[in-house]
Amino acid sequence: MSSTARGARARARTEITAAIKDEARRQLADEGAARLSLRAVARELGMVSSALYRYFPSRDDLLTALIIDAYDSLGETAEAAHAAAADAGAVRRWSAVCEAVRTWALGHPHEYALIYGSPVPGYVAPKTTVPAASRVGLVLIGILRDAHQGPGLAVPPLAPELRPEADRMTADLAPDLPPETVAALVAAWAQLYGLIGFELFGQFKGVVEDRDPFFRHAVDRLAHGVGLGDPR
Amino acid sequence: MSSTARGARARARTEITAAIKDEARRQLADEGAARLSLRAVARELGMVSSALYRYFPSRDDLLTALIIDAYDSLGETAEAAHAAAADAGAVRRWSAVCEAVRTWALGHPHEYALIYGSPVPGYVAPKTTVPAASRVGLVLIGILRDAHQGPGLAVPPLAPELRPEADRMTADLAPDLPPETVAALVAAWAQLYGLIGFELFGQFKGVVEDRDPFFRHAVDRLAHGVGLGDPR
DNA sequence: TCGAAGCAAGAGCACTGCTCTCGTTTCTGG
DNA sequence: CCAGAAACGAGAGCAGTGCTCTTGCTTCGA
Repeated sequence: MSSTARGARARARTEITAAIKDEARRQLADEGAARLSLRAVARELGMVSSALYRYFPSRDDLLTALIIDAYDSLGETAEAAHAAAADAGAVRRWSAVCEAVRTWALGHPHEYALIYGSPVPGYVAPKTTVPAASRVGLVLIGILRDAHQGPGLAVPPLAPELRPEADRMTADLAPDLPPETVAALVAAWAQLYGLIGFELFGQFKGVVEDRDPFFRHAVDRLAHGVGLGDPR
Repeated sequence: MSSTARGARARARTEITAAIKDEARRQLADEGAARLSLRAVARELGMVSSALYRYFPSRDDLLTALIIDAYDSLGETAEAAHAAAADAGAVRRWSAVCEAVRTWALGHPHEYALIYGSPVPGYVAPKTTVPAASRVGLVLIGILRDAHQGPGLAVPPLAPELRPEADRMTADLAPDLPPETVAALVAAWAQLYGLIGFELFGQFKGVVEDRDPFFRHAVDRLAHGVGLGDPR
């Protein structure tokens, strides 16, 4: 069935659903997730709060929808940055993606906090979020894959005790890459978000002032850590 | 003035203040910061909610107190781990501190989320938290200082564009260390919390299963990144 | 066309943080 | 020692929250 030209009711439903998410995202950007209020969203949209429950069965479900959208928005940003740097070398592409993630985070702090900050109360992310959440990681894997097929990938060391888990991760994530690389990548992936989170959540206040070059340098070191970059 | 044997009223005040924080910490561990309710705390303590405002002028102030306590608890843990490994080499001490931080985080997930997760609504951490928040970092700096005074510290590379900021950070944090080392340390510090945060907040679910060796290895690589460890 | 399903509205419940008032207890300075 | 000041606990109350239930109206599909 086509997505346009369904019944008027169905069309209204998708429109209103989108309007709710838009308004919720606005309030999210203004006040943060904790202050997002269903009633306020409904009020702003000129409807009564109970009507909103026709579209989202609970506040958590609205948040889940926003989470998925945020993952997708971030993933799309990362993919676009990668595509824009498609002709550059692996390190440049790595840096471009990392910086795109950071820029997105700085521009959407509350959405970033929603997906990479502390999880909400008793909330557990449903499986639905997994594909959207994987997009940035897949881009990074792709960069390493390209480098591996070409000549440019050094193989980082790997602690023997990590070998079994590294093999497991490799089978799951990128069977064509060396386990050493996959283990290093997963760590770098988490570390990237450590850097961004510290900047975003104020941990660098009074410590790192000129953050652009700091981040660029850290990301460059991260690239070396996964085996990218000119062998010095 | 001695801390005991003040007036009965003052003693009661500190006792009740502590009881409030204890009960709040309990609810924090059960439900998370978002669900911490002043009324529920008061109820559990057999007092009326308004009475609680004699001790903490607002919910945010209660949270601030818990945040400082959490920083102190974590810092103390890190310091103890460092002291317990005092005789070991720099890498071992580095690992011991990092693993102590991780273990504390896994044992106090909600308190960890409180201090290193997304900040609460419009909340900005008052300056009061700074000393407590610095304790882990100071321990790590101390390890590098020791290694630097001995023979065991390699100097990591530094991007030229980061030189001014690295000099500034060095003057602030550890004037006796090379700027290259300080810059690498600050990055490693943030990256450590990326690793812990990803594990704690569920980002590793379905990706990293056997997390102890993964973390050990990542922390070991981090140590190398700041110049510690046997030159291979 | 007619019953079913979707929908908006309103009232209401139990809860929240926070304020204000009021009577009581404790402390403190003259 | 004792009067005024300060601290305190209790209670009522306000404005707000997420969520439920009922009541009519509209749209849809067989």
